[in-house]
Amino acid sequence: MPTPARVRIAPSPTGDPHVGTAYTGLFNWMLARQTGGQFILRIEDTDRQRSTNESEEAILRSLRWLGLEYDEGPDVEGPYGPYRQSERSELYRTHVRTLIENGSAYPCFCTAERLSEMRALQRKEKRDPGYDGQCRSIPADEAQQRMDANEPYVIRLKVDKQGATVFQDHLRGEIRIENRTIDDQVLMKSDGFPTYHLANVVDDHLMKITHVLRAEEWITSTPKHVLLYQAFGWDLPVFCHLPLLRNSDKSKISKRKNPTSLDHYREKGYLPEAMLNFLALMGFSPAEGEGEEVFTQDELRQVFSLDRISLGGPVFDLTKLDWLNGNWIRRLDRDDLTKRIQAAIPEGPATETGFIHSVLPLVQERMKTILDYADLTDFFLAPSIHLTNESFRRAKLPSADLVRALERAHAILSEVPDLDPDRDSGRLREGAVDLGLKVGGFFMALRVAVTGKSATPPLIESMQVIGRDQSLARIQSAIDFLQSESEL
RNA sequence: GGCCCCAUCGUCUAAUCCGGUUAGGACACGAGCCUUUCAAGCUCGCGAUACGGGUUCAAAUCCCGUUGGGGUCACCA
Repeated sequence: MPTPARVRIAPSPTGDPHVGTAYTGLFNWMLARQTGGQFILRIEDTDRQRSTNESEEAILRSLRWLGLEYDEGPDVEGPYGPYRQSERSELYRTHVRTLIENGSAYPCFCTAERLSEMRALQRKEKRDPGYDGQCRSIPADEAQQRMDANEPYVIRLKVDKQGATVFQDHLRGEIRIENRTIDDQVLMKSDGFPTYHLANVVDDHLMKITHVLRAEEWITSTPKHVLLYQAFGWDLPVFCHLPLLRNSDKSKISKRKNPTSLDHYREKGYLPEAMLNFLALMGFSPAEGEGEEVFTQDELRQVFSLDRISLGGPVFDLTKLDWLNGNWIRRLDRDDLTKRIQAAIPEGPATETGFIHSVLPLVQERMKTILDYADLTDFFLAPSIHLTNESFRRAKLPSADLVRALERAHAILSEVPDLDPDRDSGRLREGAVDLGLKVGGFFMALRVAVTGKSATPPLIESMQVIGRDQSLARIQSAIDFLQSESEL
């Protein structure tokens, strides 16, 4: 049995709930559940300008929708709270004090103007960008005076530019970065809130996080985190950087080139099961498997392995999601699918439980998304069918034959008390042969007359739902339509 | 541009760590079967080791280089 992993995701609530959050969340969740550890949600809302409550709520809602249950979080009691960084300011303050006292950090009074001038100069002279360390040399007592005088300042990490910082990435092995390329990172902003780097390290330590599974974009800042762990004298967690989801042009997935909001997928009728399944297949492969790649959340939990993650950045291509979604819809039982349709589609005659139950056998295997239900079923309840000459074209029959076919179908179906697929398809077929018409064309004419479409679920079963009388009325309307058209 | 990461079918990937497979699967695509249409299902097909060196009896696999792609260089995360 593996040792239990305590893992976390740390989204910042600054926009729509992102597929990247779900992706990283899923991998963390799988590791926690598989090892019998804990999965924690921590809200990184230290950016006071951009963080919003709505965004945080949307993240919680999305995780719940996906079924990524967390053991500790802003709305789930836990022993290491609070789980919102904006509520942990005092912790960061005391920890940053420790760093100043042990010489690992220092106050910096440089203004934004000086910093931007410095960067402009560095760019011009083609030097490595980074803080030039001017405020390092301010004596402690002078610094204290200026802080006491309410002069704005930040706290920076004092990076020894000699040597290199080395760490192990679980998937990539040793990663080594020269210290001269590591900036004197701001740890605490002038508003008194910590930056990601400080808050992240302090919280991961305090919350006893064992594995840091996060996106690849964090690799280059990991040395700063390592330096912080060392400055505090803390043990390192396992670092494991996941590949980044990509647009089709291979760039980091973005809103401009892909729908990235989880809300979007929910609203478009995707199932959380399919989304999770799809995300899991991005970079992870369950086994040396054969056959279809459909996995339940529970199966994923069981087969997951940190060692079976591939490193190439996967293109977030929805084609497979569509297939998975259709597949997952087909697996749902009647009542489950009914509930999901009712949750996704505005209430109306088409979403009444009885009606859904009557049409599901006809449309379930044709749905790729929950929203498809509406298009697939609209003709059943339509008060009238809009017909055009064009719609009858696929019957490949001249107008006179169309009328003959429909009149014969009308006569046949008028004789039966109610519809029976086996019996009536035989009778209609005989009718077609009797008229000397191709069976396919005959049925297509009838299909278009009754549904207005050339692609529908099985015809007679559909007419059963519509009702014999209503079906006959539609056939009659079609005959009238064709006759009036031919007179023109 | 500096630094860091990555590189197998159109896409997601297996085989890579511990060299030996006709380089496998899934999705998409094409064909056929089923069939009154569309789906679903079944069968078959198309299709890849970026390039160049090296090591070796043998390289997708190990090493080096090249090329390509990506990330990162904020008082954002």
